[in-house]
Amino acid sequence: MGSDRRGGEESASTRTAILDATAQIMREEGYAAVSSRRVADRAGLKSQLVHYHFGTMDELFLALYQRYEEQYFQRHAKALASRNPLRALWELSADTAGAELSLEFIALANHRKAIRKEIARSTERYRSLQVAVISRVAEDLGISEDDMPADVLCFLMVATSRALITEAAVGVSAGHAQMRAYVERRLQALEARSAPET
Amino acid sequence: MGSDRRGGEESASTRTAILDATAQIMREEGYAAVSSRRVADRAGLKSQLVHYHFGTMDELFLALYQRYEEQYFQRHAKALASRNPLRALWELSADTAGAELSLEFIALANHRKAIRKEIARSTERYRSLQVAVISRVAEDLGISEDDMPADVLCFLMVATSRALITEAAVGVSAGHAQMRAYVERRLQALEARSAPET
DNA sequence: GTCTATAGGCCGATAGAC
DNA sequence: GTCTATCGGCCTATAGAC
Repeated sequence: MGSDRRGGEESASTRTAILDATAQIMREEGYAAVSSRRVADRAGLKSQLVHYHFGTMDELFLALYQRYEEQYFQRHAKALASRNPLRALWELSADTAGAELSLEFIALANHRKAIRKEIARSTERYRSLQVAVISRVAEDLGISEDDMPADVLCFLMVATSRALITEAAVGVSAGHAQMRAYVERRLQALEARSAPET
Repeated sequence: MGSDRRGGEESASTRTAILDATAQIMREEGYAAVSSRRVADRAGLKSQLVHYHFGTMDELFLALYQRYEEQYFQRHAKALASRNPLRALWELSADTAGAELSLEFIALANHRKAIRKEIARSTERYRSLQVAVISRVAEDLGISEDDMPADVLCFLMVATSRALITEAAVGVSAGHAQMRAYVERRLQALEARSAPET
């Protein structure tokens, strides 16, 4: 890819190494631990290269977010297109490994204006895709829009998975097993209703 | 109060000023923006006083958390003891102003070992108090333990309010009004069942 | 595209005078 | 209990050689 903001040549692999190192540090120690020096150290480079390739740290974070989001968008689209989008969505958002980075971005967005806009925009985009699909399958599954609107169900699922991951990260586990079991029971009940003869 | 870890005399008011300044910065700019110099500036003191009174920054955070928790414990106990604990718990945890600091502490706990233990401990303590009360009122309200266990309902409420606040902080509002309306509807339905003749 | 050098700043924490 | 002075460290970012 020759789409680098500056130069072309052999920069793609360096850029990738820098982004990889940034993601790694964010996951392991949080966004606050990301500095041009630490990133460069982990990538085996000089810290100035980080600035050469990405400019400010905010731009680095944004570039990482965009790369992350491209990958996530594929997984998300696949989940929504699957035979059982409700379960796929749950499993996608309840996947601890993938969600840690996402949570760091949210924390980052909380205090970096430049990041906030981007995160808010894409979060709302995902939400509306999710609600559209849930809305469609809810009809088939006999979930009444009056009792449980699609956007409410969507929000509940996202909120629940996020809370499970956040709490697990700080070492809280009370009620987690019960919560996961409950979701599982509900998903199975819907599946039984959806395909009783398979 | 002469319960300061170091010295007594006139230190209580200085300690309070330092804790107030710390809380203010955390709320406005996040825990990462807290430094002994910034805290001291805002309190009109020298940064060295922060270390004199609290030692390390981790100890400062812990002291603030303990003070915060003492206040919160009172409000929480009052909510659980009220005539309608479910609604009171919802209103307490959905109160944006109060919860911002709490979210900062969770973010902080995510990457500071010393804080993590304390947060985890008190989070689980609150959770178990909540579940006990919900368990009790659920019976009266006709919520079946099989359909919706108390710890699941508790988790759902906490997760939902936390997600609403987190998302609002980064500027996401999609589905929020519907979510709040849904909770309101459910609470009212339960209240109607609980006190039909009042 | 990568290097060295460096400016300029904020940080935690301690020592010692008063 | 509060002050001044200060050490040593890590940070972002830029300038200029190669």
